[in-house]
Amino acid sequence: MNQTQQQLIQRAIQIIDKQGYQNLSLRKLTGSLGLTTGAFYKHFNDKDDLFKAVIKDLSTEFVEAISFGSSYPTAQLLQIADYFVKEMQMHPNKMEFLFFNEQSIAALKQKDLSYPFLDKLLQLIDEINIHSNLTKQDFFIQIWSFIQGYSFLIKNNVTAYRPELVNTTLTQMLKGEE
Amino acid sequence: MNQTQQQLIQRAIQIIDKQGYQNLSLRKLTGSLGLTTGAFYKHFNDKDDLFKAVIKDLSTEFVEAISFGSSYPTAQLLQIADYFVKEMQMHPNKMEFLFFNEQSIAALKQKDLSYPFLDKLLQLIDEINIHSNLTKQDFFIQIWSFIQGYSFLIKNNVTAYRPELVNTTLTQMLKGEE
DNA sequence: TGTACATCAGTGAACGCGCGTTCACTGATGTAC
DNA sequence: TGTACATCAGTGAACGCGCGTTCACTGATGTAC
Repeated sequence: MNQTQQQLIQRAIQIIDKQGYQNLSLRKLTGSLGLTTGAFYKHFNDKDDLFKAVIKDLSTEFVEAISFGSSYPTAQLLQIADYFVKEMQMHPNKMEFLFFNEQSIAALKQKDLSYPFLDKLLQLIDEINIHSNLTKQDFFIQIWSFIQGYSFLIKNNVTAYRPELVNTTLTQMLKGEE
Repeated sequence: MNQTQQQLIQRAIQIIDKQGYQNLSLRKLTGSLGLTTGAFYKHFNDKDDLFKAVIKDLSTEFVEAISFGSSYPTAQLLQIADYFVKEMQMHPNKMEFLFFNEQSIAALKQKDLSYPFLDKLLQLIDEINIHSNLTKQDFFIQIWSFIQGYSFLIKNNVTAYRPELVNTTLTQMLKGEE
């Protein structure tokens, strides 16, 4: 992993964040580093190869940036949700690329990549005493569905971020009891 | 609204459903009807114009296809959610275009279009006696977030559709009480 | 110290492709007299 | 009934564009003797 390769990845992340991954062309990417497109292929097999490297970097960065102010799993769960929504607000393009684009979802399913974030979420849920009569798996899906859906609405400006709503919802889910 | 125009819209819907809206080109569309691209511009100003017409048709079709077996608002809410998730499973490309693509979201926000489906959902929520201490608006966001997020996971095969989970979750939300 | 050679990141021009859009033209149909 | 004209959906070729990818070549650097 040499310097140019790292620069390409980091610059790709910048462009994705500012302009969206759909607007990342190899000419734009290499040009902004003073290179030609030919040079790109000395470092990556193809564009898809770059995308995989970007996803890997981003997903690691993402989970490492979450700061936990508490060690209680339920409190950590709320912090994760809060962080996710805030990132979606501040970096919609980056987050869309990482969590909503087809390529990254495909990579996730084929286990080409794992998302430390989802691993962390799963692990937290495993530590939590659930009062609902759902299985851990169902509970994970329930939580993850809401966080994804809510942050999607935030990203699209359908509603403004109201931390209390997330808090209330997750608390309801934790309490459970149909 | 002449016949060719209608055919273009209907064929566009077919192609979107089978191949995704990203793969709809004017050549493919007109060619499949035995027309040339020039003819397209006799009926629409541009591609965006067609997309708006498609969204309008689709969103109307969508809400009209929901069959309500009950007149109780809470039961209807469950039926809507069930229908939404099932459609997402059966017609992921169509649903992605209608609810998740940037163009349709932008149109929604600018009030160029309204979605009868969301209107219906809002209206239902208005009729429901909420036991949670959320406002109707918050409750709507809560429900809609979960439905969207859950169906997104279904679409991406992260999990299989389990109606009980949707049922349980919505019931929890209806009950509320933090 | 000098020479011959290997390595390899980067060049720059070209490739073929599909895209949305334009436009002068065609030819069928309808209308006026 | 026949003629002149208007209308307009559709043709088909071309436009310019940006894209991912390829490839023969360059030129700096390092290595062997």
